[in-house]
Amino acid sequence: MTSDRRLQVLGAIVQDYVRSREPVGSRNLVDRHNLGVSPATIRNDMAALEDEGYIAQPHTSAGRIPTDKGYRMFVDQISEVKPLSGPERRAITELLGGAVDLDELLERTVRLLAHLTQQVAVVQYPSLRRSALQHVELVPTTPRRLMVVIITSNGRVAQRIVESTQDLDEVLLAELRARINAEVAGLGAIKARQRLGLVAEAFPPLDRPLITAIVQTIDETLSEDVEERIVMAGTANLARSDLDFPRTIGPVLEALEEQMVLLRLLTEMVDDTPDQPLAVRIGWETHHENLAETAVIASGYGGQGPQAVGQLGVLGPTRMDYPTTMASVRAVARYLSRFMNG
Amino acid sequence: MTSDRRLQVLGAIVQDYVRSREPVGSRNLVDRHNLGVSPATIRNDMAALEDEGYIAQPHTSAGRIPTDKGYRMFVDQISEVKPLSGPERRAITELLGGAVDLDELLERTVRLLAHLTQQVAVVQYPSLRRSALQHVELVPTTPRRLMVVIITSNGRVAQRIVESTQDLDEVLLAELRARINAEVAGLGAIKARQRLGLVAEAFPPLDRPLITAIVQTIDETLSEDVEERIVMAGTANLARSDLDFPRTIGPVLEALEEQMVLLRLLTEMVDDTPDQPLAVRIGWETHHENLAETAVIASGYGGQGPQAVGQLGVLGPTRMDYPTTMASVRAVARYLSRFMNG
DNA sequence: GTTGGCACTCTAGAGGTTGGAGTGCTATCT
DNA sequence: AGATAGCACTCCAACCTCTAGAGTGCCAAC
Repeated sequence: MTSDRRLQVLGAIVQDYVRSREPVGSRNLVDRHNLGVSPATIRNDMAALEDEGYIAQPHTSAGRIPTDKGYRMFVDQISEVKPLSGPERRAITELLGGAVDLDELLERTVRLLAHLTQQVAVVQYPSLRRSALQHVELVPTTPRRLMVVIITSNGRVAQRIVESTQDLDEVLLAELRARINAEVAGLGAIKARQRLGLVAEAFPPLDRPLITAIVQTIDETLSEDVEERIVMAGTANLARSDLDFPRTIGPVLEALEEQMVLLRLLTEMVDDTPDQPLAVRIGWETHHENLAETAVIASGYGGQGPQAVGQLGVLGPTRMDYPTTMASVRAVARYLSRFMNG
Repeated sequence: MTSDRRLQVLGAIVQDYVRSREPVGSRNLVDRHNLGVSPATIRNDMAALEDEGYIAQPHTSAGRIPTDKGYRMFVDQISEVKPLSGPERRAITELLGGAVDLDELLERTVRLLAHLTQQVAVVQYPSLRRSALQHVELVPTTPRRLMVVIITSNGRVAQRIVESTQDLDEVLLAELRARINAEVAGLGAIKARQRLGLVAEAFPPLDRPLITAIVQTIDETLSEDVEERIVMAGTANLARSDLDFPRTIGPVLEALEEQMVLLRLLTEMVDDTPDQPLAVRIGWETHHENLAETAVIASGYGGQGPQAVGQLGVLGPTRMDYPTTMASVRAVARYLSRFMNG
C-alpha cells in the first residue's frame, strides 16, 4: 500500500459495496466519487489492491468486493468517530434514565443498540469479578438451608444455596452477616476474596464448617465463569440482511446461542486492544467458523480499558457500515457507563 | 367430515407433507400408505376434503397441502400422546437434576426442549403472582436507599429499590422485616398482598411513609407484568427450516423479540383450554400476523391447569411433527414441575 | 503515471421447450 | 351408491439457448 489514492479507492469500494451489496466496477467508482482520474487508472489501482489482497473479484469480469483484509485496512483508517446527533443523545438519555433496576437498564441498552445499528446487539452483565461488592445477605429459607445473596454496587444480584448439616442459628448468622459486610463491603471482588479467608478465624471452631461453606460459596460465585451472563437483541435484523447472505444466518444464530463463545470473544477482543476504546474483529479474525462472514464491534463499559466491568457490542455482516456502527457502539457504551452506579 | 377413510386420508396427507415438504398427490398417497383403494377414490375424498377446507392446492394440478384447519383436525384427532423412551427420560432426569439454581434449571430446560423438538423453545419464569413467597429481605445499600429482595419458594428472586426521605433505622428495619415475613411467608402472592396492607398499622405514624413505600413496592412487584420474564433457545433451528419458508423467518424472529406478545400468547393459550394439559395454536389461530405460518405448542408447569406457575412451549412451522413435539413439550413440562421446589 | 481503445469474459435474465405429476370428469364395474 | 379405470387437460419446474451489458486486462499513445 503506497499511493495515497489507492487508499481512497479502497475506501470508495468499501462504501459503495456496503451501499449496493454488489461488486463495484471502475466506471461506477469514478462516477460516484469524483476521483479526478479515468476508469483505466482506477483499474490499475484496483489490480494493485487485488495483488495486495485488499479486494477480490467473485468471478472474472465482475467488479471488486473488499476482502476481510480490505475492511480491516478501511477500519484502521477511520480516525475520528463521528458523534451522535443532539436529538439522538437526548432520546438515549431519556430512555436509559427511565430504567428502574439493572435488568431493565441492560435490557433497554441492548434494544437501543440493536435499534441504532440495525444489527444484533449483545450486552454482558457486569462481571462479578470486576464489580465492587455492596452487600452480602444471608437468608435462611428452611431450618437447614441458607440463601446467600450477593449484591454489587452496580446493582447485580447473585444468589446461591448453602446446605447446612445442623440447624441454623439466627444469632450466629447475624454476627456473620455483619462481619462479612464489614470486611468486604465496597471492595472489588479480588480484594474481597482475600479478606473473606480471614472471616472464619474470628468464630469458634464449632461454627467453622458452616462458615467455611458460606465463605467458599461466596468465593466461588465471585470467581466463576458460570455467573457471566449476556442479553441479546435484534436477531430479527439478521433476517433483513438475509437477502444477501442467506446461508450465513444459520451459523450465526448457532454462534449466538453459544453464549460462552460470545463471551470469550468479547473479552478477548477488548483485552487484545486495551488502549483502544473500540475493538473490531472482521470475518476470520473472530477465529470462529460460524462467524466467518460476520464482523464484531465491541467496547467495554463501566471503566476504562482493563477496568471495564463488562462488554457490549454488535454483530453484523462484514459488509456493514463501520463508521456509523462504531459511533453507535461507542456512544451506547459511554451512556451505559454513565447510567450505571458504581 | 363424514367418512372414516377421509380422516385417514387427511392424516396421511399431513404426515407425508410434514416429511417431504411437498404437496402430496393421490398416487403417492396410496403407494406409501396402504389404503386399499385406488388413486381415483382418493381423489374423490380429496375433493371433498378440499371443499370442507381441510386441504388446499398451491396451484391447479399440484398435490394438496393441509390448511390450518386441516392441521387442527389432525391435532384434535391425536388422542394418546406417546411417552418418551427410557434412555431419554434418564438423560432428562440427569440433566435437570444437576441444576444448582432456578436460573440454571430454566436455562437447561429451555435448551433441552429446543434440542428435543428441534424447534424454538420458550420457558416463562415462574410468575410472581402465582408463586408462594418464601422470604422478603430488606437490605440498606446507602443510608437512604433500600433494596427490597423478594424470594419465592420456587427460587425466584426479584429486587426493587426504595428511596427513603430520611436515614434508615436499622432497628426499625429489623422489626419490619420480621413483621413482613411473619405475615406473608409461605403465602401465595394474592393472599400476601392482602395481608401486607395490615403491616403498616402496627407501626408508629412517624414511620408510616417509609413502610407504606416499601409495602407498596412489594405489592407492585407481586402484581406487575414487568416482572414476567422468558428464556428462549433454539432460534438457530429456524434457519434449518429456513430452506423451505425463507420469508417467514424474519417475521418470526421479530415476534420472538416481542416478549410481551409471546407471554400474552402463552397465557391466553393455556387459559383457553384449562382442562387440557397441552394447548396448541396453529397458524392464524395465534392471531398474530408474524406467526401466520407458525404453530405454538404450550403447557403449564408447576401446577395443574390454572394453578400452573408458568408456561413453556415450542414454536415451529405449522408443518411440524405434532405428535412427537407434543410429547416432548408435555414431558419436559412434567419434568420441570418435578424438579422445581414449591 | 495516465488515458483511450479494444478484444475478451462472464453472468444475469429473458424467452422457449418439454416431461411429468397431478387433477377432474365420465363411463363402467360391483 | 360407492369404487375404479381411462383420458384429456393443466401447469409447474427444469433445462436449454441466447443476448445484452458490465467489467476486465492489456497495449499503445499521451
